This record gives sequence, C-alpha cells and structure tokens, in this order.
Amino acid sequence: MAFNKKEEFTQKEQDLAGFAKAMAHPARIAILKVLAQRNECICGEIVESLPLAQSTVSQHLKELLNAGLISGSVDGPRSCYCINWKAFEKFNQEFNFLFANLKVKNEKACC
Amino acid sequence: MAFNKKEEFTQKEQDLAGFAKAMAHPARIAILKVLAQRNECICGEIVESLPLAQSTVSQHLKELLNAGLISGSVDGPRSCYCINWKAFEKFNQEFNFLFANLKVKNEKACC
DNA sequence: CTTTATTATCGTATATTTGCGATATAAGAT
DNA sequence: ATCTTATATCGCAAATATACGATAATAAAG
Repeated sequence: MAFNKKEEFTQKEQDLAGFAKAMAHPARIAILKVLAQRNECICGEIVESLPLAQSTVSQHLKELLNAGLISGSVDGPRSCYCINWKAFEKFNQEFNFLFANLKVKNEKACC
Repeated sequence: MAFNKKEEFTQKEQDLAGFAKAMAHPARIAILKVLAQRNECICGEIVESLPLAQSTVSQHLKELLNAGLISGSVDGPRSCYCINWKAFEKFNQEFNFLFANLKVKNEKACC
C-alpha cells in the first residue's frame, strides 16, 4: 500500500504539483518573501528572520533549489540565493492557463 | 523534535502555503482539471478518470474541500463538486502580489 | 422492506516531510 | 597552522500524507 502513483499523471500535472509543493510550507513562502524584499543576494540573513534552526532553513532552501524556484551560488563559506524568475514566470503562466479554463466554465457551474 | 512550527508564521504565509499544499499533488490538479472541463457538477466521474481507488479520490476531494478550493453539495448517494472560484481568485491575487514584488526586485538581483 | 448504486469514513501500511542537534566543509581572519 | 564564521549534510525522531480494502451510510429503485 501507499505506492507512489504520482508517475501515472501527466508531466504537466506533475510539474504544477511540484511547483505547488515547493510553496506548500509557510517557511518557504517566508524565504521567498525575504529574497524578494532585499534585492541583494543574501545568505544567512534568512536564518535570522525565520523561527527555525539553521539546518532546517538550509533544508528548505535546498527544496526550493531542487524545485527550481530559486538559484544559488555556493561561494565557499557564504552562499547566495536568488529568485529564479524564469521558473516563476513559467508556472505563473500554467496557473493562469488553469485559471482561464476554470473561469470560463465556472459561469455555467451549478454549486 | 519535528514540532509543528507552522503557527509561528504569519496568517498570510500560512494561507498561501495551505493553498499551495492543496494543489501539491498531481491527483488534485487532475481533479481540478476534470471539474474545469465539464461544466456540470460531476460526482464519481472523477474516480473513473483517475488511476486511483475510489476511497483515495474521496480523500483528495476532502482535502480540496477543506482548503476551500472546491465546494460540494452532498446530496445523498451522489454528491456534486464544483470549483470555488472565489477562493481561487483570492489566492491568485496573493500570488500575483508576490510575483509583483519579485519582478521589481529581480532586476537588481545578482545571480 | 430489501436491494442497488454512490460516496464517505475507518483502519492500516508505507512513504514523505519536518525539525533538530551534531558534525563536516570551506574560506577568510588571526 | 589554528580559529572563526557561514553553510551544508547526516542521522534520527516525530508528524503528515498517500493509498488501499473493508465497511458504513444514504437515498433511490424494486
């Protein structure tokens, strides 16, 4: 039981879900907000602004990296993270495409 | 260990993360797509279009309900689910707000 | 009232996520 | 070379999520 059936869905569905998953934790939303507020690439200031241990924040950063939402240059002791704007744009489009579909149909919906 | 620290973030951060979480599974994306394609409120046709057991689909529907992404009228044997367009609009706005922030700052970003 | 069809819920097994402390790593400072 | 600072990774414990079969619940049909 509890087999992983995720591969049985289309690639687009998996991609969208993966993107959503990357944002599916308040800590990661907060990280993105921090990265958005400061326009220079900050490193461990993220840790200070979050109520989490450094190792946990590092883990969340890694997840955002893997999902392609941010990019980071690990320059020795202090690393530098930024929003990967391209990925955001791409997924925003896919979201809006879904939204568009929903909007049209919704007008005829019953509940 | 592994305490739930989610409450330590702002309500907006939690809401956005909750919305994302609801979409963080390809099955739930697929369900939303089905609901979008057919403009009448369908019930168990969702089950047929997914590679999952009925109970599993029901669970996913419940999650979408709890997150407020869909609304359902449980009319006896056959229930009826629809997109909750308002919630989508709300979160789309919050997303776009985040996007806007990112876009402005990103032009000065370094990596 | 009994049967049938549809959906929800329960119990359970497994997988994944979250979180921390401890430890490793890497480069600059002393 | 050693110390300091910043980050990443490992190992583990607890919490959540995923999935199914079995079972309950509900209302219409017979």
